[in-house]
Amino acid sequence: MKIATWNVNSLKVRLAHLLQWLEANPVDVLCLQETKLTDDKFPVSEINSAGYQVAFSGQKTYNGVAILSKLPLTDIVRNNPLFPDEQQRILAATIGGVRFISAYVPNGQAVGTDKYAYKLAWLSALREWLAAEMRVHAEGGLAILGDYNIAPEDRDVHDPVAWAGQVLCSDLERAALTALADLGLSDAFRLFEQADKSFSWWDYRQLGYQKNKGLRIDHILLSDALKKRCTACAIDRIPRKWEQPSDHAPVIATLD
DNA sequence: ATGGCCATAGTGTATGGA
Repeated sequence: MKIATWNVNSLKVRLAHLLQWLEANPVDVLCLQETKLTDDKFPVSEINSAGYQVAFSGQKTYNGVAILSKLPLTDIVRNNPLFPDEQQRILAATIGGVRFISAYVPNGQAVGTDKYAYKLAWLSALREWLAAEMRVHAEGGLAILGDYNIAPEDRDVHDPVAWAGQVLCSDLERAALTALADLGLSDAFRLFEQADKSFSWWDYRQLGYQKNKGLRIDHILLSDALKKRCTACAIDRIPRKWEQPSDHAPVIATLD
């Protein structure tokens, strides 16, 4: 089976891209972030027509997550039960015996701001919740896919000197991501040989994509049961070249 | 050249993103 994650930066604007991408990449499960739609405006019929069932949790203007699946989604949970939050950034569902979580980690804005503190608190609560979820779903496996807004290492940053200590790259954020990994979650992308300067996001400004000035901040984390089944992971840069693209590219993992 | 882009709300221009 193939599973994927994509921050679409407005599903309203990107619906045509999503449908075009699914046609070329008929993945079994796709987690979306930044849908930026209230639930009453979610394009259910268009997605159903493409052959997918869908669960979603949205809000006006900001955030919003969804999970598309060819198989039924059960036990749907919105948000982290340990972290009451008006911002819609977490959606979980069980599909074919596997627990999937679509996650949109807060951006953090800048180190030292309130938003940065919120990001760290959010990640700490995520870890607490995941520790329990992984025990419950140890056998079938758990995959948490999304926009983590953290570049794990300097090799995930186009200019590590310029980004040193900045939000998305700071030590505390990286430590929070490592703490998730320490629960027994593996970065699918790094299970395999990858090209240097592989990124999943590029700034709209300064010809960021054309100059490959990017960051790798979108990740697929797999529990051990799924890590054993994972045979490939790649970033698909193709839709970043389309007209009026999302600033993020999809990440796809293949499971036996 | 220290800012350039894009989406949203909403109709000016501010906020947020990363």
